[in-house]
Amino acid sequence: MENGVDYSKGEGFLSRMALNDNKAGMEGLDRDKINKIIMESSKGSRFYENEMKREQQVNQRIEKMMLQKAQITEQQLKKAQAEVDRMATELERRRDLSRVIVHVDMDAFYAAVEIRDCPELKDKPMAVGSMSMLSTSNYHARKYGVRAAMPGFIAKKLCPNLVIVPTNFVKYRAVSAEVREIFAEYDPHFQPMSLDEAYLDFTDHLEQRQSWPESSRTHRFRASSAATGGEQPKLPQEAVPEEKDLSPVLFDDSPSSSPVRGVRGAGGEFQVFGTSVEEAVREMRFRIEQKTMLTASAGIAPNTMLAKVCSDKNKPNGQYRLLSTREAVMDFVLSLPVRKVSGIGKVSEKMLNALGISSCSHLGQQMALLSLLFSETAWHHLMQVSLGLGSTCIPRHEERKSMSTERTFKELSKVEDQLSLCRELCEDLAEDMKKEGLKGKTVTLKLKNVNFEVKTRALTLTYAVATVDEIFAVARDLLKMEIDNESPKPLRLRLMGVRISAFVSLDDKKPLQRSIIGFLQPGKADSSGSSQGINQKLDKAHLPNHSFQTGPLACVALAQNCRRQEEVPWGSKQRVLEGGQPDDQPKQSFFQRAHAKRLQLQAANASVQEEGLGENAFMITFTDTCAQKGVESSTKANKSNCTASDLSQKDFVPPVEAHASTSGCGAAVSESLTCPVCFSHVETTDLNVFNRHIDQCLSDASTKTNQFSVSDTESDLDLENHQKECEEGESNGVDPQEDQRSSENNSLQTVLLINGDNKTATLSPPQSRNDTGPILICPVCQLSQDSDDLTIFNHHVDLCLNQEVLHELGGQTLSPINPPSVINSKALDRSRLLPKQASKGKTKRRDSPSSPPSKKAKGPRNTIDKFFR
DNA sequence: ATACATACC
DNA sequence: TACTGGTATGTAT
Repeated sequence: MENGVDYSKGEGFLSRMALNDNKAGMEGLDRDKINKIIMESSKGSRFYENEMKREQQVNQRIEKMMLQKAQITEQQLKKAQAEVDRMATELERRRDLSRVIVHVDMDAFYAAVEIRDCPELKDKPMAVGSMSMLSTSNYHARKYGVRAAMPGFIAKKLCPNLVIVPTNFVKYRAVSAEVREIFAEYDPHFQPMSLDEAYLDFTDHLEQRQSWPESSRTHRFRASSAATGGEQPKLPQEAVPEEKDLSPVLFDDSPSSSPVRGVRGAGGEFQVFGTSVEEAVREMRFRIEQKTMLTASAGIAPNTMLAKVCSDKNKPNGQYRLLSTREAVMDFVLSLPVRKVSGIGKVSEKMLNALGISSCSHLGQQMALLSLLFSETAWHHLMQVSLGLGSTCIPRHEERKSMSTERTFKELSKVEDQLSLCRELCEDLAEDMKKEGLKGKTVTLKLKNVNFEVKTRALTLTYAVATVDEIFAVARDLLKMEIDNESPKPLRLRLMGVRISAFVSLDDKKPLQRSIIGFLQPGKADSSGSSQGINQKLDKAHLPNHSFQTGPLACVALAQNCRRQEEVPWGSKQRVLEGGQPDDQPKQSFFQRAHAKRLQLQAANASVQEEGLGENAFMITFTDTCAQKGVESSTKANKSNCTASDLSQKDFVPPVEAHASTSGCGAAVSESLTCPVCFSHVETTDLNVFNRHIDQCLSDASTKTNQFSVSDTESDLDLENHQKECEEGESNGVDPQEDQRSSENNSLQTVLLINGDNKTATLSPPQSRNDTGPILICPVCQLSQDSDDLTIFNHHVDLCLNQEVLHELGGQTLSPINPPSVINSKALDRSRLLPKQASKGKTKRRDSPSSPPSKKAKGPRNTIDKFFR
């Protein structure tokens, strides 16, 4: 700083790009020079521009925070201070110094493994990863500023002699397993945080250890090591300071801190360890090294937060013990830079720095202010950090909450490529899901465009999925929605990912029942979820000092109203939800509300006769006025055909006389309508009357949704368009099966049964002359579906229902020419699944100028037709 | 529930 | 030429 620009904090520089010398092994390097090289390698790139943008967003957050700070009055501060003091007292009262927590961290793990297996690398600067990204580097390389999470091509500029070795996770996992075997001997409940680090609770081990005979504390040197001595591959030792533990393998004169010397016996060499914590940890590290030829560092402290910091203190190949006294802890913490604390990252550090806080001592001094500027979670965490508090137990390994796979690639702009990639990802994900026997209800698509802007799109189903087809059915539609939203511009992607979450437990796949089980067996069902919730509540009430897991202090409270939409190019066509209707109730689709209401009715012994359809089933009959097969298109021009909002009175005959489904004729509307909620027959053909009835039925749960009116004119136009499109489809060489259906299934009446429990759908047998198998027609979008697989069909219906909700929310502001794409995906589906010719034909037809504009093109549609509304 | 940001390795 | 991939969690809407 004194000899040049401070690249990490200077104005105009991206603190997020600067060299992060937080980690070990970066002492005494020329930061300015390194940062200059990093900058020159990055400047002007899309990545850099995006980083710039994000940095500005952070700066804005900070500005707002400072503004907020300026408005804080003395009185507010006083009051806050009182609360902070109260809490500090309470936290102090609960301080627990009785546990001995150890954090173990393998030194430059991947790099060390590679060096072990290729001794030529020993004295060279090397890193593991690729030209695009490095996972880790050895200590030689770190001297040049080469470190984890740095792209290899920049590292090469910093250190032209750098050797980059590709990652080999199979190997790392195997080594990790060996190390974990040792961990388990000291704490069977240890918690691995990654392949190379873990938290252990040594308390119990130490208690037992006191009575162990020396023989139990004696460990043998690796035989081959001992025999060949210096010839063995060495670990990176270049930066080992004097006071470090020195590996007996590498240095005969073991550190004097070790009270018991190694013993050379006839059968080899032994090392005896004492009964103290330090000795126990040293022993563990010794055993790790003997077993794997890799070194580890460790931190010993009364809680996890401190142990983590301590393990970094004497890295590599060292350990540090923080005594379990309040004085030692407070001393340690006072000089601790906030950035060293797990959970406080670049952004949090920057925000704190803006408030003049860089060490934990400042943290304690500014708690009152922080309590006013930061969220409760955030300042509570900071408060604990400032007092040197942290988790004093090793939490049982929690069940995984999500599983994902993502891939970065060279720009991908073609829809077909994007879709096939999406499918690949789903295949990979499904495979992983299968391995763990998981099923989840939420599918999330992640996209990153060539400008590094990331967005995610998620959909939660009412049931759990796991197979490729199931996941892809969702991911594909989410992707198409984005493609369509961006249309006619292509999505220029550099990354795509698929994640699945909201897992349901294996033993019961019915989420509804699961909650019941949870209710009946609180102890069991509480194990992970609820108990945590209870803990959190306790935290707020009593603030036990072990309650807080380290977590990011994520956001300044005043940043709440920050709107970023305008700044996001992606968002140019984003649905704007502010225009949605005032609605206190949770958003539910019609089906969901109907179903919920029906459950209510049943619970109240409404005793609805179901004609043997099973409970919670209701029946919808609707008429396929026009075979929908010709309708599909990926262009936004007519994708609107498929949204629930577009269902018109003529397109969609509402729950009509459920039992009349046997009629094969496409009778328009029956004389009476069956309410999907109460199942009574409403003697009317007037949909307004019918709607009023349904509203009545739904009234309890009913949200004050807008009463959108149906435009008959538009419905007519819609029908015309449908018919035109059908003809188009026929004359344009669509796939044969489709042609057959479109020509033969006009007026096919289909009955869909939806079972309230598991959403299985069944159809009446095909009424048409040619038995082409049952045709599944979505009751929401009314398009017949390609697949005969009911599961897949159900996915589709779910998507449509969800889309309906989206529309309901965003309908007012949703661009009429830019509706969701969820349903209109069949052409694209086929383009992937069918031979090239077929897809070509499709594409051609789709792009054909003779293709009639859909109803969307006819004019803005600013109402939402929710089923019968 | 969804989207996005932050964080960790 | 080239700036990851997997998971969790906090915040806002």
